[in-house]
Amino acid sequence: MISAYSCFRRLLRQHGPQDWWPGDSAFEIMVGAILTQNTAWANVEKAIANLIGQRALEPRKILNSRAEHLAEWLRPSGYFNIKARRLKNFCHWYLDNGGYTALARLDTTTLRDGLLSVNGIGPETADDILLYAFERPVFVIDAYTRRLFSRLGLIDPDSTYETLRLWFETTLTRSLARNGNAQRLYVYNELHALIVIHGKDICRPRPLCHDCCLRRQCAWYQIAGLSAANR
DNA sequence: ACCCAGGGTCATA
DNA sequence: TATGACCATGGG
Repeated sequence: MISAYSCFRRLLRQHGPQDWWPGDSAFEIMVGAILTQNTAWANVEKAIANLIGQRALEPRKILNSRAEHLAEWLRPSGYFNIKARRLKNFCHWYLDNGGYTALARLDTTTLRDGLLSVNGIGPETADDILLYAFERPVFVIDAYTRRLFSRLGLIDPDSTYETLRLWFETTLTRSLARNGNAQRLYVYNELHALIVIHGKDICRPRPLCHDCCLRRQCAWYQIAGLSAANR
């Protein structure tokens, strides 16, 4: 049985570091994490470009902008009315808690609970923000991760988010020679990026490829760099 | 025309 | 706790 960490090494060897998350600032990363909920990234880029064009990619500007205007700028990313509200909720919390510098001083658990207290930020969005904007060693569980690793026979796809997150964090950490913050951060960062970027075309949600990974025929094996020789 | 995308909330049982 | 409805644009 292949391990999660060997999947990581093979993906990394084949594709190289992904240098995630796309964005020029921590705040842009956080905004992107909210806008990309159940949405293709290409659409998010258009919405972010609109925000930049409106010079509104700042928490105060977002809070001060009218809901109808904000929603209009977010239109390309879908769910624009809901996301306008979610962005405002987030910015409200963000400024109320002193902005990035103050938040960065909090321990990871406290910061995570704070993010989860915002209506519109669930576990995956919170962990995206923790990992890529605050550089905390938290592993992100998304739909690709569930699909791919369950088809590799490593996890039960019906497990709760927390169960999977803790399982990945534990098993990946155990595979590291040195359990340093930097190592975990690097592995969590790159593995999630590799899964999202290269997990797209390999196992469709349904109905194709229903356990084809287990039969060693899925493109996941090719993408992961698994040849017949190293199975 | 259909499927799906870097989810989350809320009402209901 | 566990489903289902709902949110909505855009590319394949």
